[in-house]
Amino acid sequence: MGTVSRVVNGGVNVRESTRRQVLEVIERLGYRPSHLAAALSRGTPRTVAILVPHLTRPSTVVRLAGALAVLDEQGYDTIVCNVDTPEQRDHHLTALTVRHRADGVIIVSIPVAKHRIAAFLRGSIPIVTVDAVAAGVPQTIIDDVAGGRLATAHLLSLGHRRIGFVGDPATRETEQDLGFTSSRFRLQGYRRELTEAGIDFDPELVRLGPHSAAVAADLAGCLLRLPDPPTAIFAASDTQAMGVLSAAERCGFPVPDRLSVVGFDDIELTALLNLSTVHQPLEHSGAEGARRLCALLDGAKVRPLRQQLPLRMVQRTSSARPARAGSGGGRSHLLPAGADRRERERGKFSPHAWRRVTDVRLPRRNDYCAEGVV
Amino acid sequence: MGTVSRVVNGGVNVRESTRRQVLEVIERLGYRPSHLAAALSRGTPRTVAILVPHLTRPSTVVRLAGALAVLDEQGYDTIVCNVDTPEQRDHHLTALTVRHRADGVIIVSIPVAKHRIAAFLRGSIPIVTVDAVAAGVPQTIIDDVAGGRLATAHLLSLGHRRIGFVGDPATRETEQDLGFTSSRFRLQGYRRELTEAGIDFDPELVRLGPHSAAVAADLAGCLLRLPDPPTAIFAASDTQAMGVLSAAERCGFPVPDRLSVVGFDDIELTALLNLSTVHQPLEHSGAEGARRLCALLDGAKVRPLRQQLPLRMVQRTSSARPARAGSGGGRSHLLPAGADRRERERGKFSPHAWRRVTDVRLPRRNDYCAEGVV
DNA sequence: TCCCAAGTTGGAATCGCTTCCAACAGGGCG
DNA sequence: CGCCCTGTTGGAAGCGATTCCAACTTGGGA
Repeated sequence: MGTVSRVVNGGVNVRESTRRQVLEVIERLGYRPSHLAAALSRGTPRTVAILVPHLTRPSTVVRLAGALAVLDEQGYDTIVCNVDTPEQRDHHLTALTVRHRADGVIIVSIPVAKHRIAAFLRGSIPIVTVDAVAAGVPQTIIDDVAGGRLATAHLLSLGHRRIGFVGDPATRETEQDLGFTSSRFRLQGYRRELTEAGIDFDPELVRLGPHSAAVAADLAGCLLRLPDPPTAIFAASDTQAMGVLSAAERCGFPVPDRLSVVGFDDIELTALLNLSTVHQPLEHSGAEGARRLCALLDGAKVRPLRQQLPLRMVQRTSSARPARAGSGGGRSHLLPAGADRRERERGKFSPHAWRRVTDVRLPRRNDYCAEGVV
Repeated sequence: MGTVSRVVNGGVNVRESTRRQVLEVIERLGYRPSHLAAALSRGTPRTVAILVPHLTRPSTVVRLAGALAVLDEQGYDTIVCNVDTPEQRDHHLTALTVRHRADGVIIVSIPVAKHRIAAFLRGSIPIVTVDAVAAGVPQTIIDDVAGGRLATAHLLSLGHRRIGFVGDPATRETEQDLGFTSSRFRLQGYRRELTEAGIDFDPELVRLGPHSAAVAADLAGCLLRLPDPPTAIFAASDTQAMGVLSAAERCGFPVPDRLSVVGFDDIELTALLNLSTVHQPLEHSGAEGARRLCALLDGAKVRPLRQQLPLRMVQRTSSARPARAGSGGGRSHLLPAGADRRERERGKFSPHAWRRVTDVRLPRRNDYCAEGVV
């Protein structure tokens, strides 16, 4: 009935007495308006879908939280689609385009194929991306190359000349992984900065492996056991940087006395760990993506199409001037004493342990080195 | 039209030629079935809402991921409601009961008032909780008291007699916080285990503060500066345990040589940090909650109403036998060397810094000590 | 050749709201 | 006192599927 609808919603043009009556009846009958019917009738579900990769990663969840806060405030319900594999990605992408269930879609960090983007546009489904580029789509991103340079420049300015890199392999879209691009671009920034500083690129100093602290620890371990180990390591993410810290500890490289470490993202833990890192506005990126989608849904124009958020180097105590030879000492610390020996005994951190597990995902040997990667 | 519906869905009893025709027309018209209309007609949105507190906390997001995986597989859309304050909690709880928008609701870790639960039951909205108790509601929980005992027993068995506790304050429901119960119960377990071991409870050794690694570091710092500091600290969560590790480092208490540390939850990072901890099946708890809700939605009975998941002590290298006086040495490590001094200079970790920020949330001084808390 | 059962197909009713519209009640003003 | 305008109310027409049902094919068996 018209009047009921008026009472439940705006409540304009309803006599106070009638209003009270209706409310009373609603209460007595335990009537609950159906969101569905309302949405169907209204023509819009006021629902947004957000596609995130690897939900549990700190950077992802912070972005998600940022987006949720905005969408919530704007009165949207948010359907969260977590994606760990290409199959899941495609499944959700298809579901989202094939059926009309959300007013709009936010895609976080996931590179999406052109034809999929086209499917959204064809269906005129509003869409924005966060931390991912897509032609013709409003996007909120950072400049990963610049970030890589920032970190590298910081280490160079401290006097480091032999700087290692630990990051993700550059997988193609077709492979097992989601094919994130950030690590690749950060590596690019690292290379460029080195080049501009007149330092020869040493492929040996670049180690790539699946995204995890444990793997990163392993890769860093390899670097530190080199005859001429780096005096600094730039990790493509804070998670990986933690792995590097752990490896430094285990290999007896006090941080920052014998090894400087720089991460990327500035997740919450970095402050506690005193990890120098490149700060990117994670939460804000999610919020901005959401805001831009809302604008799109309100029929407003979103511009610039490519919104680039600022980065900045945050220096903490994990990076410092390299020690002059033999000055060593100090303490480096991530793990309780004895972790090294004990873990080794259990074979848990053996240099190649993770490869056993992940070999299938890394078909080409040279994914492990910078050759042909950048 | 009936036939179209048959083609789009099951596709039974449709001649192959017609089917192809319909499909062709669908393609040509760019027709997208409306989830809303279907849901309205069908009578069920096939949508579930999940209420989580402090989404970005590691334990929360892992639970969420576990639930999402199951719901996804079961074909449900999942609306995620993140809750950081009591107002948000009430807002979402009200929205969920007042309007019919989800088939069912999962509540994670949030204590919910009786009348709110009643509202769900009255509206016969299927509901389950994870990591929270609620009378008459299917719940997936752990025994936090037992967990507290497990951790404490572990430390006692190593020979510790002076064991500190760092956890959350026991806020009432009406206060600013969400009033989580886990820390309180873990503290209870700690006290009981001590009592049974014939050790007098020392309120000085219990320090409570808002949930964060930084605060925990501060509280632990107070403990370590005591004339007779504890030889071990049990933290109510891994996040807080990380704070404790950090404090140990800063105060010059090598772990585990001069201080053993035990956490709770077994989040991913603990392995990297070699933190001994009480393992609880986080992801599994979310998955189980989701599974049970699905069962409820299928009209099945869920039992037992209270599903209790197992805990187990995971010993890593942050806990060991207490050193005999003067045997010290070894290294303790969480922070890069020099962090202590440098951070102190910036006042960042000054013992009382956080209180400035959070005082308003902690009206009663004795929330900081165990008196009247358990 | 005819009839009937099984297989197909289109149409109508329904889900529960929003929204537009017509009808109606008052009150102010001519 | 009557008219018009404003404020209020109930009714009807969708929204876009699902689902039941009646009608229509079709093919096999009598």
